[in-house]
Formats: sequence, structure tokens, C-alpha cells
Amino acid sequence: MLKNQTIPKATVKRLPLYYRYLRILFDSGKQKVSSKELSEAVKVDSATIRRDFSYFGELGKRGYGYDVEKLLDFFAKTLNDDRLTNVALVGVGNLGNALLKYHFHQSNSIRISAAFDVREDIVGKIVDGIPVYPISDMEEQIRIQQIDIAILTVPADKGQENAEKLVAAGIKGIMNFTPARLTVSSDILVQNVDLTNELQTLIYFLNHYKKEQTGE
Amino acid sequence: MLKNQTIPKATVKRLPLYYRYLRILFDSGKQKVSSKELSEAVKVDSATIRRDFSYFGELGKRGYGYDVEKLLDFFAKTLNDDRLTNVALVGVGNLGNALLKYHFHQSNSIRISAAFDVREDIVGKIVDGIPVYPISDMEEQIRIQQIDIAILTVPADKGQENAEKLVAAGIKGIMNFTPARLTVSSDILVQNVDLTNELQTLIYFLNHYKKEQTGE
DNA sequence: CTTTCTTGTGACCATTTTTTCAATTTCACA
DNA sequence: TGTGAAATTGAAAAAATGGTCACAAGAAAG
Repeated sequence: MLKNQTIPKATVKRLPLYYRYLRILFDSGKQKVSSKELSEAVKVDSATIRRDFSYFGELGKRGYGYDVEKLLDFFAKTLNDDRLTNVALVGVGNLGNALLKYHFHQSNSIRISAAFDVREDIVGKIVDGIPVYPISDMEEQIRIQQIDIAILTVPADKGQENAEKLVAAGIKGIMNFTPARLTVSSDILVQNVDLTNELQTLIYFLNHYKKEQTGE
Repeated sequence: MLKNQTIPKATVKRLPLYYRYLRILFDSGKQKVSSKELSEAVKVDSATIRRDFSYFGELGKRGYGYDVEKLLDFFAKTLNDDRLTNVALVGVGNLGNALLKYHFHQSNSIRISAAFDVREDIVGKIVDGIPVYPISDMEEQIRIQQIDIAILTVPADKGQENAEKLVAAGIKGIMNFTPARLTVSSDILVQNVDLTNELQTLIYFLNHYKKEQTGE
């Protein structure tokens, strides 16, 4: 047992995956699950799964497996999915619009509760139940709604300035869809999601690696 | 010099990042660049950059740095960005629609050249210059247009079946936006992009790691 | 009570990052 | 042109991180 350590990043990135499949199992009425079965569903080696789980303590029972409900509850708490997390979105363009309609909340306790944009034709509107505010309201709304995560979907050349506004407004984590690499104070977490990069990487693997797995 | 080896995955994932910034430098007229300068722009340690580059040979000059144009040309070739790559998109919903309008082609030689969906109200239409075909045309179009990469943006419960159709049609790589973990033959490359996972991971880091970087 | 199943983990292996520094080049200036 | 200081790469070595094997230990099932 390896409790009280910090969980490896690689492990953390797999937790939502486990969590999602556990919910499916629970909803289908299953009571127990083995690392082998989980492995086939989420495509992660069973030893890796057991190792991942072991960072959190002895969650399973030898010769039996893991109790689905117990594990599900545990991960819900671990992933903060037992309470609502409000998220802001900045930049209601093509991608921003799609994300507003993405319904994270359908299966998780995450919801976009405020959107921001500069365009006059969209500010003041309500998109899929989410109000779109002008950038000037950012600080106020983020404070009132106690939001500390933002999704950044503005054009590349507006990425840095909007990131700075978000940080000034008190945001602690940014999911950055712009190709710009943001410069922010080191206590702000930035998660880059760069679709072009992902495609280019896939193309490279396809042309050079042939017959292998690329992972995430 | 470490030529003729396969390039580490971690390195490949950073190549598009370098490539993008080199293009910016080139467009601004810069002739040379050092790993240190590059490091600040792309937020990757300069030693890591030098190591990454060294897998491809001795691209730089000691005491000088790297020649921007030479490096840019080299990466364009390496990333296959010197010729057009056609990509298919399956599932013209919210996200699919946004991706159709994403204009990968603006700054790279990647373009979505065919979309597929089941909905009658959209099949036959042209979205942002891209024709939307019925699923039944998939095999034909993918063959004719010699497409070997597809973006999968269908609902979660349609992910597996559409992946199978894509594979049957001859696709070699799939960028999977559904939360489903696809089961495909091992010579098919799958790149998973799970937005909910990314958000949940960010939330976890925010609550547990405080003041650290999460990287990609 | 024996067989089967399955976890948790030590030991090992692989990959990735970082440190360090010799080798090389540039540059300023005499 | 010659010389020393500053800049910068490339790579060896070390450190950190992540993944897998293999098996003892415990639990379940017959």
C-alpha cells in the first residue's frame, strides 16, 4: 500500500476513464469487477490498473475483484464528482458554441455556467441555457459564481490576453484550445488541447510507426 | 547523433509545436533561433528541445543556434506537411460541425474533404465547402479520395459501429472524440480526445497538486 | 481441502527528462 | 588579423517517471 503519496500524473489521467466505465457497470447492475475485465473495456493493461488503484489504498479483495459501488463512490469523491463544478467558457465561436452544447453535466457534475465573448450579436443571448456575458463582466461573474476553471476557445491571437484576464479574475485552471502556449504564473494550471497538433501527430505515427499503438 | 532510430513518442508529440512556432519565426523574418528562445515560446525545456532535434541528426550549429528556414523545411517534410492530407469526418453534430469549420488547412496541409452522417436533413448539404455524404457512401468516398484518417464525432453509443465501418472502408487512423474506447485491429491507430476526461483531470490536479504544471 | 481466481507489490525494464560539460562558433575589440 | 569572452549545441550520464512481469497471499467455490 502506497498511501499518502502524490498520485502519478499518468495515473490521474486514467482515473476519469475508470470512473466512466464503473458508472456503466453500476448502472447495468453489476456488483463486482476484476482488473482483467476493466482492462478489456478501457484498454489499459490490468497490472497498470491494479497499480493505479493501489496508490489509493487496498480497494479490492483478493480472489474476488473490486466492489463496483464502493469503487464508484470512491472515484466520485476523488474526482470531485460528488459536487457541482462550474466552468466558464471564453470565446463563443464555432468550437465554443459546440462546447456550450456538449452537456458535460449529463453524466458528470461539471457544467459550463457562464460564457464570455466580445461579439455584440451574441452577448446578452442565452445559448443552450448558458448566458453569454461581455468580457467586461468576467471578473464579476467569476467571483459571484465561484468559478475557478475556464475553457479558452478564442482565436489564437487573442489567447494570451484572455488568459491574462481570466487569471486576473481569479481563475486557477485553463483548458486551452488555442494553439498559443500561454504564459501564466506558475500556480495556474494549463491543460492544452491542440486539435491540429493531435492530427499532425497521428499523421506522423501513421507514416512512420506502422502497426503500433499511440496511446492517448 | 542518433539517426536511424525510431523517434520517441514523447518527441513526436512535440514536433507540431516546434513546427508551428518555426513558421511564426520564419514569417516574421527571423533567420536563426536558439533552443533557449524556442523553449520560452513553446514552454518545453531547452535541453529537451535539443535532445528532440538530435534524434533527427545534427540540425544546429554550436555557438549559433538553428537556421529557421532549414529547420522549418525539415519539419514540414517530417510532418508530411509538404503535401495535402485529406481527412474524413463522421458525425456532423455539434462538435462535428465545429470541426468542419475549423480550417485546419489555413495553416497546414490538412483538410477535411468529406463528412458523413445519418441525418437526412444534413446529408447532401455542403457545410463550409465540405460535402456531407450518407454513411452508405463511406466506402466509396474514402477509396476515391484516398483518405486514411478519420475524425469520429458521433454519439458515444455509435462510436464502435462507426469505427468498424471506417476500418472496413480502409481507414488507418482514427481521431476518436467519443468517450468509447474503440476495439479495432492492432494496425489501426486510435488517438483518443476525451474532453470530459481532460476537464476531470484538470479538476483533480487543481484540487490535489496545487502549484504545479500538468503538461499536455 | 483442493482448485481456481484475483489482488497487491517487489523487482525489473523502458521511456523520458534533466544535468552537466566538452566542443564549437560567434563576436567584440585591440 | 588575433585573442579571449560569451553563446550555444550535442551527447553522455544520471535521475525521474512510468509500465510490466511474476508470484505470494488471500478469498471464493466446489
